[in-house]
Amino acid sequence: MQSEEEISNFLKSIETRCYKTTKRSFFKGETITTYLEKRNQLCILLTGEADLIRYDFNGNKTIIGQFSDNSIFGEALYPANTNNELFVLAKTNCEVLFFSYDNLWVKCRQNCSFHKEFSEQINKLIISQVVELNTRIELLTKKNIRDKLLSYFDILSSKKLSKTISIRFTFTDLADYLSVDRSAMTRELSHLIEEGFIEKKGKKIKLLYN
Amino acid sequence: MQSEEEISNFLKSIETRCYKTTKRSFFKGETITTYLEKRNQLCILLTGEADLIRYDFNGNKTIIGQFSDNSIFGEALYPANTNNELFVLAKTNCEVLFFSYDNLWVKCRQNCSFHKEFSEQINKLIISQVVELNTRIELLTKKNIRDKLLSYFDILSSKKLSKTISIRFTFTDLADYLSVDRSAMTRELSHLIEEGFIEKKGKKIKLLYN
DNA sequence: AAAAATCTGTTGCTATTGCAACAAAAATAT
DNA sequence: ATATTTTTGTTGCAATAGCAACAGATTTTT
Repeated sequence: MQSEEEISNFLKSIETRCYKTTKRSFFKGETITTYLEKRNQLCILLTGEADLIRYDFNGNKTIIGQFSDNSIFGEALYPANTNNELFVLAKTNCEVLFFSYDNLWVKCRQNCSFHKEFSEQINKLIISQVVELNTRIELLTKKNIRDKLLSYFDILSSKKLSKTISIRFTFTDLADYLSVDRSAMTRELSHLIEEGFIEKKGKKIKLLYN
Repeated sequence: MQSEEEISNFLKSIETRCYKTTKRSFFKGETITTYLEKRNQLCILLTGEADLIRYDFNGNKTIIGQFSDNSIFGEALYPANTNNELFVLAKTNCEVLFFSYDNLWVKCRQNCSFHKEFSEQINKLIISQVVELNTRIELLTKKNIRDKLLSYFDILSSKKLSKTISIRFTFTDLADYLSVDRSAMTRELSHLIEEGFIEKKGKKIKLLYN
């Protein structure tokens, strides 16, 4: 596979060609899209960060997905949902590429190489997305906050090949990602420190076990 | 998109061609594959049912994925994992198609139509898988067992366009899928019945609200 | 540089959930 | 048809996690 950067550059170079794609910019706080009767929509986040937010029937707000560079999202990747309102909110200024799921399978008349490359890149992004979703499910299925945290740290640690890791997002966001109460998570972090499992300085964490 | 059945028939018709694929049968209880240094492996479950099982460092067993007809799985879709042992176990007799992730992107010399169709079908399966994973995350991020159950019922109900639904798998498996303790889930089901939200007869459930 | 907003850490209280153990029912194997 | 295994329902108890509220730190905006 090519590097993240190559994919990124390719995607950024896209203008309207045989595919009908639309590139749009959003300011922090704007709604990028809602998941409501756009069953064919796919989006790629070219730059910036965005959250997928759910308001359920009780009015509770939950962040159920967090997107950054080259994340692919959109209603086409979501179950048709009745009772929840889902929308994607720009957490920072964002650039987003929109296109239709159907386009992926339609061959352009010229069968041009651009067309082929585009769909190949999309497929790679989707596979990365599957890996990302499976990662999260791994974490969400841990039984308690401690195991969720330790597993999360392990993943970062093995990616970085180092026992010292740094949390990319805020602890508030981490709690959302792991789907636990923030204060309960902070409490558990304190316990892990007390019991000598980790050291913590701001967003830097050092793993002290095996 | 074609019907599930057409995809299914196409996949079953596959023999070794320009793609190197291998079809194998497994008996109930056999290990189909382990997620350990087979970073390129992809598998499609042609028939039968299988579970993705994790043993974590404490020796706890968790079912983290459940596969049925046309599910796609394999280490290529998984984060490289250090501390957990993952393997796929046949829950019933199974037929499985194995192939390599790399093959997906390599064009065969003839650029044959079979090759194209195959990779297109795989992509569709992967997208269904994304939808499936997102569904599960939706449920896993609900804060309590009650909401998990009700949301799960809602999904089934809106798929079937009916207030009477039937649970496909056992309640034991459902508890695994929702990542909650089985007895706690049964307790919550009893409460839902008492409070008049649902009626339950075996695996048939009738939703009594709005 | 000051003001506003967001994030972090803490803690008491309480509801929820997990665990363990068991018996009855149902499904599966012999 | 009988035996064995798996699933289901129940319950008491203990551990865990959620909630609410607040103060201090940090970041962002003006």
